[in-house]
Amino acid sequence: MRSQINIDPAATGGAQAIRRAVEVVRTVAQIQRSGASLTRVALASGLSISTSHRILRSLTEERLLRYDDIGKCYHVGPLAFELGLAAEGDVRTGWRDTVERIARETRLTTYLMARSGNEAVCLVCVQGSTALRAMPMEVGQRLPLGIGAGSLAILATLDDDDVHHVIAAQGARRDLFPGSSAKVEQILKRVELTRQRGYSVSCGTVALGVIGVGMAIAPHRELSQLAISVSAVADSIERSEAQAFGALIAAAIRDNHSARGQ
Amino acid sequence: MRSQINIDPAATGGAQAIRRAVEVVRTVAQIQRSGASLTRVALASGLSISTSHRILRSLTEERLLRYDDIGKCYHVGPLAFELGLAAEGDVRTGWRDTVERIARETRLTTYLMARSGNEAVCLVCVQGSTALRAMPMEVGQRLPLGIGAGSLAILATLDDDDVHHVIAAQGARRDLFPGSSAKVEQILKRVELTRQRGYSVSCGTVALGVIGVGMAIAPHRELSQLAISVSAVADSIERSEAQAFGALIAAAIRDNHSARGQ
DNA sequence: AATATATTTCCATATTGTGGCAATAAAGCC
DNA sequence: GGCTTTATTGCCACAATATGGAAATATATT
Repeated sequence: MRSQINIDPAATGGAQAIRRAVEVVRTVAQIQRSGASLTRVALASGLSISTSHRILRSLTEERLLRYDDIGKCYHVGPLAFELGLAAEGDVRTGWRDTVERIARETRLTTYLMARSGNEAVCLVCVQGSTALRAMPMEVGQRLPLGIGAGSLAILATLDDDDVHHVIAAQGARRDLFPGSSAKVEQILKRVELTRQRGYSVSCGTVALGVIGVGMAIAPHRELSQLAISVSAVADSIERSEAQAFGALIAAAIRDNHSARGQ
Repeated sequence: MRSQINIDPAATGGAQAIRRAVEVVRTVAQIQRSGASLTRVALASGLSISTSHRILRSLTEERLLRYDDIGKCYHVGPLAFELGLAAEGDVRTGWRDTVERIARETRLTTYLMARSGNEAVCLVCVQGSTALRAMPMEVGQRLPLGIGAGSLAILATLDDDDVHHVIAAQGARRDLFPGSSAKVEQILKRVELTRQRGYSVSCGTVALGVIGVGMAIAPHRELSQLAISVSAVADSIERSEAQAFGALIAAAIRDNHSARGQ
């Protein structure tokens, strides 16, 4: 019945189809910006075409996904929006001001990212004021942990065991990203660099020609694992500026903590 | 293997488990306010205890639900919030002002409701300014179509065939609501009354001692089926006031349409 | 302490989900 | 326009997965 490999067949606890369905929804949230076609979803989620199709179809009928007939691709649907309203615990309010301040001071697009399993989600996006703006992500978009500046900053806060677990569990999840920069060794090297420097740098890993600088937020009041990052057009900034951005983000995070925490 | 009835066994299209999982999430969103324990979820969704438990567990591990150890009940989880961010198409902005205006003028808690399959979702809630406030719902909460004023108003806009389909498909969905007021005949009678009057009245169907008056919004610019309703403590208002509230809501909706539509 | 109620674990069973293959449809490309 | 390529949908035999009953355990109530 099944010829493809499954990391841990017994770990689904008699709910394989449900796990897969959730995986498919997450995948769509991840790649919908660049077009979540059946084939791409199947590729990214590691499921067969048939299985992906059946799951996509049922989820669309349940309105958890929406199908764009013209573009032939799937999007996160209205039921997801509605269920989102029913979930409490919005961490964004406490950090929106800080993100806006960083966007103002750096003039760059600034993001608040949160860990979500083996992925990072974009919670807030504030545009900068430069003429050329790098907008590699959208609110709600998901990235594999390690891809992108904020996402990488969060990954680097985990201990080595967790890092390896996360990367292993991502499977084919990173294959749709630019270049070969999403290979395991590359990620591990970048994690190491991030720890040494205290801030993360990501160049062309989410979108080509875009550079990002990120920094994790040490868990303080909230339980979520968060990070803030800025994005710029790669040509437009000097390599040496990265450190300054890192320092600026760190200062803003410190201020937020001391303002609320006490 | 299965002894319980299933309305339409073939309609799942080889995705029974997924349909059930989505149903379980919706159910939790519906009853989480009054405590979504395993037993209650099983009851409302019409699934066996074992199946409910397995689905609830896997969804919790996937973070689509969250389990409250102390209260022993399930809530809509953080992944739902995150996925909600990825779904575009927020209809709320166009109606928030109108809802606020109605809340100000009536001094009552005012809701914007939207149809979602066989249910209605609360999109916006604005508190009134009375000393005793009826707050029968929360944002994101789901009700079976026909239960509650806004929900009933939407149901009454459907043609008779659809009304019967919706009610039939709700299954045990209405059983957890107060009294025997959720019986099929009762609903049909109220639908008829709503059509005659042009506005809906719901008394003690969502929460005991609470009365609601609602009116559907004729689809205009948006594709969603919407309604606006107000809620009051039943003792605090005269029976005759309902009509006035209906007229007031109708006027506000008209103003919104003419302001944006044109 | 005793009872009632709710939750979790276990397991044999067949229903359900699976994925290969083929048919069909749509989009590029000469 | 015909031809190639790519993407989507339908079909079906098979067994792995999901199912629900029942028993065991935990928790609340009297």
